[in-house]
Amino acid sequence: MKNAIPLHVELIDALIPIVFGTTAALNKIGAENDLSLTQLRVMGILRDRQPRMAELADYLGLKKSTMSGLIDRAEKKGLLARTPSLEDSRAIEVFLTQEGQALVERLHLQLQESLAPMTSRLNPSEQRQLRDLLDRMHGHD
Amino acid sequence: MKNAIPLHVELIDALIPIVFGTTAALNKIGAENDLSLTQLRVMGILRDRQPRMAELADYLGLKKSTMSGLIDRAEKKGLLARTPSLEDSRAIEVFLTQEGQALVERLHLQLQESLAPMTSRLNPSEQRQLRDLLDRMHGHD
DNA sequence: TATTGTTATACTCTATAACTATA
DNA sequence: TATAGTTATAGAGTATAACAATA
Repeated sequence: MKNAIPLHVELIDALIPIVFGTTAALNKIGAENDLSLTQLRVMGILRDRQPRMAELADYLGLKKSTMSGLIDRAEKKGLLARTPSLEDSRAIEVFLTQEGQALVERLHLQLQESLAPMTSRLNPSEQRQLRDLLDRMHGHD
Repeated sequence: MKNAIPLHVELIDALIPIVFGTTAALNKIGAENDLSLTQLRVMGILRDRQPRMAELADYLGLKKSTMSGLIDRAEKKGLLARTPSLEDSRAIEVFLTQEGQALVERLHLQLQESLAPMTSRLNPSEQRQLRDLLDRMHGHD
């Protein structure tokens, strides 16, 4: 008797543990730095951008009111700041402070170290293959 | 000049969007069924197991008190139930009700449909490759 | 009128601490 | 004494609804 599980389901079953494992690593790094997973993502987005509140909310799939709270708390910690938009007086732009920039670089290194036990199970050739397959699946055509 | 980004960092950069994309899909499915991501995971675990509260908490990386709340709310919805362990009078086992079993099957199908736009970007041969690489990276030796 | 952002409110998730019952 | 689970409490994340200011 042949395998009864469809291939795309096998793929999902292989993907899910990686997703939860990576999320756990991110949560751990967040916890070590007193940041939630969402705030970690905000820091990552602000690394090379200065978006408006509404843009941030859209990108993260959150409501504007939720963003206000998230940014309030990160601002109180001195990691980022608000500045009014020059183009639209209603809009507010968010950007990293120096302290925030320094932190986000450290977070990036921590993530690499944290995932190393996983990524290093593959040799360079396999890592290239996996990177390419993930890129293709993500669909940037 | 050669590429300055190390291979394992490129791999991580390819992995992160997949992780967040998959998590977003899971959150959406949860929201459509009035379940949080954590409760979705609980349902998945209970699909073929009847663990104790402490086992669930350990597996999910949560405190026992957090589990009590999660299980309380899911129990109120009729999705799962508690039963005392026969081996240890202190312990409580958790299992899906019929309604919970029916729901978890529907959730599984929803996940496949929800991720299909992503997985179907790869042909069967690539899907097999990706599944194998993910399995190897997850490290089940 | 529509959009940008904030505030008020309510619920869920999570951890810590204190507790009861059993091993 | 140690472990299993619950309860009380508090802080963070999230959504909805109502609001002020600007486009």
